[in-house]
Parts: sequence; structure tokens; C-alpha cells
Amino acid sequence: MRYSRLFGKTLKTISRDIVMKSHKLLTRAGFISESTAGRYFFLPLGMRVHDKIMKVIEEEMDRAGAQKMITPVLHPLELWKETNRTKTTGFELMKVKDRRGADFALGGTAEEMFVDVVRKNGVSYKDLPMNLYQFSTKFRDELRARGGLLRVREFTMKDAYSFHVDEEDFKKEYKNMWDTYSRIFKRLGLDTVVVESDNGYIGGEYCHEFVVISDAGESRFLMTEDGSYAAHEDVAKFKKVGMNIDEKEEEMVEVEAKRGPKMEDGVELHKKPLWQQIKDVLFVDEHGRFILAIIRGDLDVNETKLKHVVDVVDLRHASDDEIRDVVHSEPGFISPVGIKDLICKDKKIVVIADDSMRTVKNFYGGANKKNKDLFNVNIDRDFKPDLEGDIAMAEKGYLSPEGKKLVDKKGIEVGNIFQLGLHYSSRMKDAVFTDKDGKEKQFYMGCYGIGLGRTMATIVEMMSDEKGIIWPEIVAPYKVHLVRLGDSGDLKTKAEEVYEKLKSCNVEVLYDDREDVSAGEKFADADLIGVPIRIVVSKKSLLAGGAEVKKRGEEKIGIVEISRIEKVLGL
RNA sequence: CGGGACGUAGUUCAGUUGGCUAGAACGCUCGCUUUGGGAGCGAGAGGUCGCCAGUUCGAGUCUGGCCGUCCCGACCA
Repeated sequence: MRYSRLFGKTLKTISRDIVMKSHKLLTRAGFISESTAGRYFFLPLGMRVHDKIMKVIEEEMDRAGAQKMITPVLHPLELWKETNRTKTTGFELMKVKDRRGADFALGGTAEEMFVDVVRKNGVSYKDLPMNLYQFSTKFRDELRARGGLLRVREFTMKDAYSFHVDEEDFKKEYKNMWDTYSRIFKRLGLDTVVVESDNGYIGGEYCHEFVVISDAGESRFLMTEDGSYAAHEDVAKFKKVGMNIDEKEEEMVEVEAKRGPKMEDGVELHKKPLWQQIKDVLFVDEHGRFILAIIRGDLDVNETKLKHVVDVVDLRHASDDEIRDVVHSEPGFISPVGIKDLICKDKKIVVIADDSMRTVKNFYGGANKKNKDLFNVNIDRDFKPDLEGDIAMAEKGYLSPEGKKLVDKKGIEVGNIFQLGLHYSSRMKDAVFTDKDGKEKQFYMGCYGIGLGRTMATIVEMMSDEKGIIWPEIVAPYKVHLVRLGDSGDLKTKAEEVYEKLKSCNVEVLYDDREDVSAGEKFADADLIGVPIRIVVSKKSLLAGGAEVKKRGEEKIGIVEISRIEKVLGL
């Protein structure tokens, strides 16, 4: 490709609004251009990189035995209703109508579509397992797009869906995809950490994210230094050590407590440790029930875990008015003790205790009345929670389940693998296969996704210097960036010779044939675009015996005879 | 959805208490010079000042509404 003909030249100035490194470099170097917030044009250079990432993924998916196909982008809304996902993902699902008024969802993920195509085509146990995948544009009406390609509203995703006769068979494929993803990201030059995560609106019981550690990412997770445990903050487990469990249970008493509503106010007034105080957080779920979460004072409630324990999809904080007028308690003085007798008769309240409530004796905390506190509150004796479980937020410094210290990390989630189990097949009619005994049985499923644009941006986040991008060879838009310095006839002839020679050897080459452009500008552009090998043909190089060859990111420059140019590239 | 910032040439920006024909730099086009780290001189093209309404003799500038963009947040007793 002649640079003079390329659409999407480098830019000297870009918008002040662009902050993220990958966004800046990809824009300046002419790989992408913004359409509207969160939607991007991939210019010819960007498209080449995108295609190469796709190729690596496709090779590995095929090697893993998956089959490529494609579904329509417009999904009949009926399908999403079947699994009730119009509600759980309503905030980001985009919808359109056709001329007859039929409703469609613009696909943001395609579980229903794949289940639909499989059930329509009737399979038996002999056809299973199978893993079907596609590359397609996904639409997500994100509340806020950010960071260039890192969080967008429209992007290409590789999404795969596997179908199995049972859990045991699924687990083999989960491992297979885990290994495949590890290979894909390794080939793309990315170091990934596999992090336990929450399934969210996708459904299912567990999943793992492939995360590249970077401050540019939005994914927060905790891990041990040795990497033996890594989990997203939404699901991270930790050891809750006993504090004063040998203490004798004292008699519960009510005391005066003229204090403010915050946890620290209680600590200061009573001169007791924070961990001995009960933290009460009151939520309202999608059914209008009140959910009282109680936890040891030094810990925080993790809403994701709480949603799982209570089995709800939506939680919001109760307002001060609701606390007073409906629950008949007092903001800052809520207590599980006797709260069920206080609340309005027609309202329900569910009390959920974190298991840390069993690591402390003789708690203190509010008394459901303004300026009154209770001392020596003990679980089972003074109140009985409806549910007990782990609803605590892990923090750095805590101990992992095996007892190792946790550190917190930020990273970019480039891919994930999900166990779906019977989540979809149990909600969708006829999502079944015929088993050996001739009876119908629901599929056991998994799904697996990789965002291509985000992966591309992540590569740039990780691989660049002050001059520009340094593409790994496997995804570089071209292998060689040929630069001609000077416009004399002789130089042109020599440069053309190199260009033609490389092309005839099937080397992808970008030839900077621009006239009247200074050497400095050509070098600067080459460094910015980040092609792995730079070859310079100039008066100086010809005097030295041929063309200069230099690798991007290295200082060493070699001189190679033009007649032998392709041999040096290891072809 | 809440808070903040902003919207003027292709891009980055300036534009005074409202005032005359709206500016600069970069980029682009043409000419000459230059050619190893973002060159020089000269000439030129390029604008519905986000949109709509209002105030005014007069609006890029003031007021209201709308649209769009960016950043932070949407997490606690």
C-alpha cells in the first residue's frame, strides 16, 4: 500500500476530550475515527488490525472444534421475553420496529438466538456436544461510553455458545475454552489473569473473566500475590476471622445514645471498636419488599452478593422517609432486634445476616429509636435472621480463602467464559435434545465472548512508547514500513524495486512514497503507526550499500543489499 | 439518571462592557526553495459561530428551550 493513497493519515492535533492512551494513539495514527459517542469508524489501518485479531481468534476457535456461523443482528423481541431478559437488561437493550410494527432487539448478546436455532433444528445426544460461534456487531446502549474503544455502544464481538448433554460434558468444554482463550491472548501478546466473576444479566452460576492488568481498565478485582486466587470484587471471598468469640454473652441493655447517624459516631460515643458495631443497610427490592442487610461494622455490604443470597435482580436503598414512616425505625439507629414487629402490617421485611455476625459477641448498635442504642446484641438469642450467607465486600489486605493476603488490581476485561447451565434451556420452550432413552432433556450450556475493539485498544495500552504504537507482529497492519527519503529519480527506482520485491514475496508493506515530505515527518509517522519493521531507502543508505532495516522499539540499524532484502526478513 | 465543563474553519483554539467585513496556528491547494527526526517563503480555498425562539437599533457575545460532546458519580446507616 502506498501511503500517499491511504485513507486515514496521521493527525498532528486531536481533541482535548481524548484522554485514554490507546484512544489518543489510535486516533492520531489514523486507525479509528469517532462517529458519535461510543461508535467508531475503523479506518483502513484499523480495519487491518481488527481483521488480524479476528483471524487469530477464528484459528483458535476452529482448532478447539467450534463452528463459525452467523445469526441476524435483529432478534425477535419475543425471544428476549421468553427468558425475561427484556427486564434484567432493559437499561441497555436497544429496540427497533419494522414496518409492520414487529418488535426487535438489536442484539447485545445472542444466547436466545442460538438456543432458538438449535431447537428449531432438532438435535439428539449424538449431535452433542457442539460449540457454535459468530463474529457480529453487538449493540449496547451503555449509560456512558468511555475511553475510546474500551467501552463503546457498538462493537464486534466473538460470541460462542456450547450445548451439552450434562454438566460433566460441559466442564470439559469450559476447560477447552479456558485453554483456547489463554492461547488467543498469548498469541496477541497480552498477559491475562483469569478472574472469577459474576454472571450478571447473562445468567448462570459462575464465570471467569480474562483480564489484562492495567489502570486503564474498569474491572476491579482482588488476587493473591502468587496468583493462586483471583476474583472480581463483586464475588471475591475472604476469611472472616473471629474477633471476641470466646467472650460470654452479656445481658442485652438499652442505653441513651445522643449521636449522629454514622458508624463513626457510635464508635466515638461508646468508645468501642468499629467491628463490634452492627452495620444495618436497608434496601428495597423489585417486589417492594424491604431487605435489611446486617454485617459486622468494619465490613461493607456487597450488593451483588446480596442479590444472589436474596435471589433478586434489583435493589435500591430505602429512603429516610421509608425508614421512619413505613419501617417505623430511625435512620442511623436501625436494628434487627424487634424490627419485624415495628414495620407496617402490609409490608414485608427480610433480614439477611452476613456470616461475620458469628465472629463477634455482644454487638452494639441502634435500637430502632432516635438516640437509643442497644448493647450486647447476639445473633440467635436476640434476633433470628431469615437468611444467612456471605454478603461482604472483600478489600485489599484481607485474607483469601486459603489464608493468603489479597491485593487489589484494576484491569481490562478482554474476554469471558460463562457457565449457563440450564438457565436458558429451562426458560425457553422446547430447548431440548433427544437423549439415549428417547426422552427429551434440556441442554446444559455455556457461552464465551471476546470484544475485538477492546482487545485492540488493550494491545495499544500495553504496547507503546512516547513516539507511538508498537504492534506485535501478529496484529500489525503491515509487516514492513518502507520509507523513501528524497524524491530523485534514482531513489524512486530503488525504492520501487524494494516495494515490488517485498510485494512479490507476499510481505505486507506500507510504502511512504510521499513527495515533499521531510525525513523527520516520515520517521515520526512511521513510529506513530508502529509497524514492526522499518526499511529506509535514501541517498545515505545507498551509499552505505543498500537499505536500512530497523525494528520498531529497537535502536539497532542494519544495512542490507537491496537484492537480498527479502532474505533478511526471514522469508 | 445526578453533578461539572463545553459546543466558533477539516483539527486545536482566541474572540474585551453586545458594535462595523469573525481571527490565529496546524492541516489542505498552488508556486519556488529544502530533503536523515514533525522544514522555509509567498499565494489561495475553507464559517448557517450546534439548533430553535426571545431581548435589542444591533447577538458568536445576553435570556430560555432543545440537541450533542467530554469528565466524575450513580456504593451504604
